[in-house]
Amino acid sequence: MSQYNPKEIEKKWQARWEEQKLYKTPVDATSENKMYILPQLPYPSGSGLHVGHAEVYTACDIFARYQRMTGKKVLQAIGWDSFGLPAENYAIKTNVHPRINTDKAIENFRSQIKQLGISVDWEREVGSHNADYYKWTQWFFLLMYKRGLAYRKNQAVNWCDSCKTVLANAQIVEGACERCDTPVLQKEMEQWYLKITDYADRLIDDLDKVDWPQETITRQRNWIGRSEGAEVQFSVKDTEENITVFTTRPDTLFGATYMVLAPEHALVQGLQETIKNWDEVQAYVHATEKKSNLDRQVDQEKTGVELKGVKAINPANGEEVPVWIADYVLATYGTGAIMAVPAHDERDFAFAKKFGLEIRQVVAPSVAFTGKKAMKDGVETLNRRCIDVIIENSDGGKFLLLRDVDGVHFVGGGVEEGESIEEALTKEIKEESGYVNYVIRSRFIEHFNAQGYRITKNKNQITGSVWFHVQLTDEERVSCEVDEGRHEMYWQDKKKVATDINWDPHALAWNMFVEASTYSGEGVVVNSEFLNDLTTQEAKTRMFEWLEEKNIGKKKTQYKLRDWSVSRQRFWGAPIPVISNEEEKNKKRLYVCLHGYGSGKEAIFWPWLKQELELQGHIVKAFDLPNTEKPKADEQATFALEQVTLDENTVIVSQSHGAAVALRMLEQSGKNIAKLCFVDPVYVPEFNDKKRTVVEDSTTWEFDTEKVKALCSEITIIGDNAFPIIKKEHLEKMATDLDARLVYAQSNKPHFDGNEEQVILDEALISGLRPLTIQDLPVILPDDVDFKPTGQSPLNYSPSFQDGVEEKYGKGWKREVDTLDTFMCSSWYFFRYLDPKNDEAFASKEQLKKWMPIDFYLGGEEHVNGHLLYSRFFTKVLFDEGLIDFDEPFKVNRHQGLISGEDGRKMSKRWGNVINPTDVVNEYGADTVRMYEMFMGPLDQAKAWNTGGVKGVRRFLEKVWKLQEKLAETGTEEMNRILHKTIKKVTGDTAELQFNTAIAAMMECANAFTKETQIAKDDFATFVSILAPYAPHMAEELWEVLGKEGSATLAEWPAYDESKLVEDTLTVAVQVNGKLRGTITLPADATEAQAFEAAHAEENVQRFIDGKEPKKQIYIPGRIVNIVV
RNA sequence: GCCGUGGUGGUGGAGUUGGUAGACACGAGGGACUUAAAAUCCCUUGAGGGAAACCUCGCGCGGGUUCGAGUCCCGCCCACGGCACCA
Repeated sequence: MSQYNPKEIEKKWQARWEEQKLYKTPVDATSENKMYILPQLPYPSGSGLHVGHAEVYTACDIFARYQRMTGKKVLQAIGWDSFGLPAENYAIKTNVHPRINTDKAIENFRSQIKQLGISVDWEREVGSHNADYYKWTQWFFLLMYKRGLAYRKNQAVNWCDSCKTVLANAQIVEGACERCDTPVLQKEMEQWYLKITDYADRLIDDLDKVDWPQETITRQRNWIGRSEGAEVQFSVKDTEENITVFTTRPDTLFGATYMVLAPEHALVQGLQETIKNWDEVQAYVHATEKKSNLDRQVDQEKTGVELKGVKAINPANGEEVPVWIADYVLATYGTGAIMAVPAHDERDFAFAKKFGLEIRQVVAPSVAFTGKKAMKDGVETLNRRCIDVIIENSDGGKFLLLRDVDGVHFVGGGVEEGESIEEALTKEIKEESGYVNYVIRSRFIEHFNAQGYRITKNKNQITGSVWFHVQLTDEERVSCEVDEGRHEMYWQDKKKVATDINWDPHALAWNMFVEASTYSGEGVVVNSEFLNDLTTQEAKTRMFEWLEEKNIGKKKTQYKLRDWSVSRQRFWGAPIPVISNEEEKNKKRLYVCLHGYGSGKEAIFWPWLKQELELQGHIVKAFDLPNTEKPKADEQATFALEQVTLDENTVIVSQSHGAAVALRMLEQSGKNIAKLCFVDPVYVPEFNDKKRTVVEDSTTWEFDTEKVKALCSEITIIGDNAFPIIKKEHLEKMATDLDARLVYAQSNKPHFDGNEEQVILDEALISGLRPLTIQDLPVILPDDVDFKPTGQSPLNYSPSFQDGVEEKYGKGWKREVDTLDTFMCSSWYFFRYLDPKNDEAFASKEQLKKWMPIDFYLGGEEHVNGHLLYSRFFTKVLFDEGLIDFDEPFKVNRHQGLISGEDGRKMSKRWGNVINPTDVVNEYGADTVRMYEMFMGPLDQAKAWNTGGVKGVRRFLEKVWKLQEKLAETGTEEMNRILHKTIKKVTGDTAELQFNTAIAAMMECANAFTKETQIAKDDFATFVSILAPYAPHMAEELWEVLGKEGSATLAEWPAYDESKLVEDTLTVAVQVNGKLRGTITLPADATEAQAFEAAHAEENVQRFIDGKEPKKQIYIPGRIVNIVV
């Protein structure tokens, strides 16, 4: 036997694996036997692989190798997130093209990963900076555009002045740029966005479908931040203006005593004439603009200015309320305005207190006997600084303490099923104190009822403690002592307190009232006219009805999630595949308006749209179509063509059945037009509505879509995603037939029957933007670029980038010069692994069907609200487009824990504590590094590097290596038993990703082997098999030594024999009164009686039984005997 | 502030549906081999007491349930992570 020489054997086996393409993805994989294992996409940084990378790849690799051995067909691949800022910044510094350094870094990463013995299918390697990859990143952008999910918008964005680029919300850490720590500024810019907010609900709801760490799910939910409430309109006195607010507490509308607008709110400028203190207001607005996001977050002191002369009307009670502006109201959330209910919202309360505004209580906390949660919310919140109370008892002057400050004593209140509160309370008090006092108790309840507090109960399922509070100041705080059933209170200085000190019902009532003003929990509504006496929940429902009746509000769901800004003014990314033309955008057009069934040119949004378009200088032709109650599309089209002459400058806007008319107009006229905009079109006459027969009759419902497409290249369909009568699938079909952009929007009134439907105006206008087609892809990132950041995209300065664009697309057309956020590249890479060379699609349907969804994804927790969310979004869009048949990409997702340096600090050059895995591999071998990283602790836990630990693992491997010397034909029975125990443990732990304990079990087994004089070859081979996923190189070498065929890493995973695990004798612990007093050895099949007999025979046990008669004896087979005397 | 996670020897960490707390490893101490060191091997290693058998105390703190609690329940403390004026 030679020395264990990892360097040599690792090299040998890695070369052999590569040569034999051992880990190439099996072609006979099916959706039943496949196993798609995905380590997160690395950013190939110049500093090379670090231990965190090694952790991810090793963990995935062990799992992948284990799965292969159990017969799964494994796909494991790797790729590079190779676009991005660090490479570009480095390029700027060194003046070397980022591609050169990126390729170098990848080269380095690849060899480091290979050195670790990671079993990936290298034929599937992808890099997001390669044109054959980013072609499809661009295609995804076009898909988003086509589905109305990519749009340009001018708005305040997060700007990093050091990186000279826009950042997504997820790229901001504590108000600063995640890359360079520069404070993030707000800057008004036109940017591309992806409408991820359209998917907010599904992104939340579908989290139920996945096996992810619970905290990850929660974090993503919170990030999306769905809250359900209402939009309520307040009118502004003496003006036509309204202020719409969003609130989750419509039940507190009667308590809205003032309003607050965000300083940026448009109405502030709109009310300039009315505002009497304009200078002061303007000064505040400017001061807010200057404040960075960070300041706004850190400085929680409330500031604001009243809009003097402006009063709003609270629609609930008709009262005039003042209107303020304050920066605690965010322009970007909800409507940028709030109704302030200081009595029941902490922020409003703080503001009202500071500026002396009225606080009106409209919710009385229920004193509810409904468990600790309700108690906590309801009562404890009221009295943060209080001690707990005290009910007087009937003897006069004595107290029953329910709980005191020091937790010395408390009475729990519990009501059994079928028991009344009275009975329960009686029982509790009796049990706890011996005192029963009906008088006091009923007085207590009466008292609270009189104060408007309601004692409620919940279907007799009442549990939890009952506490009542008296408010004291800090100085008055007392400590309480319980003395032999007599309850007395002392001040802190131990002076006895007069027994009746705080038990003044009026004092209690007063305290409760004052504190109730910040109460934000559930309760009973008071001071609110028609809502009085309803519970918070009931009042919400009632208020929704009321708002709808009065037409001043409606239910509304709000999200914290914002649309995803994807354009970057940087070089090293995928160019946005869009061309634009300013001239086209600004041209004056002829708009032809086509109304739907039973409608007319004066109905719904038409007059408003006409006015808005004319304001912008366009000509609008709107007319009533004939026979509108029994419309025939052909007839109406003929009529329409008599009213207008179509030309290349025409835009047709239609609603509902007007779509059919518009299509017929094109068919009949054969004229080219500029744009078609269909609003909730009727394209297929199948829907459940009374109009059905009418519409069915109206036309043949067959359209020459090819002709239409040829005549009009810009077609937009606007669908109402909440209107059930026009089916989504039909809109999708129409979009496919016409190659149209399909935009889903929330209309003001179903079917866009509202007045001001902004989305229609937006979509009807010619944007001057044109997405490229797939044939035009990829838009190649040019090389002739000066990448110095200027705040303008470097592509602006490329001499070649715009070459041939006008020739190809016409005069005035220019490429977009921004590039895509690299998160777009990494949002779909796991699809590309399936079919990396495909030039027809991002991946073939067949491969997608076979491999997706991903069975195991391991990646960093820091990506929860970025990459993980974006990838889910991409997947859902693909699903909606009908390209895939699943809508969650990552079935199982886990996170690796951070590895810190030996000193416990984060690994960093600054601390000089960086461990380079390659150095460790060179010194100890890859198998040692792999096993040590897994042995450190649970995969998902943070842990610190420890060189001693590395040595320990190396010792273990040496020990295993030396076992070769003891190989023989047979070994001991006992050894075989230990082996099977180990197989069982390692199998379970590996499958559950508990690699640390699996390794510990193998160590135990190896230690046992070491003590033997000879080891059965078969036993050792089995041991090598279970070691193979962890230390594949050594396993291969030993496999060879054993004379085994094939690769150890593809051998069959050993099964354990349950019957071999059974020991002949059991060691059972014996307790006397719950304390361990000895152990006994019993035959495996010992009866209870035998166990007791053996236990009693034990000398030390006898000592503690001390001749007494056992009251009770318990035997848990194989575990424990407990004798109670 | 809100949400989440966790708290076990000198250290990293094990602990099954509640059933012998501290597996495995590091470190430390002692010993063997060696001229010596490294490496390797053996023994000890939660604290306190005891010559020993054993005993007492021990899983952040205080209570509770149970024959029995690191594990379940109630109340608190601390640490870390996330979000942060989201109406």
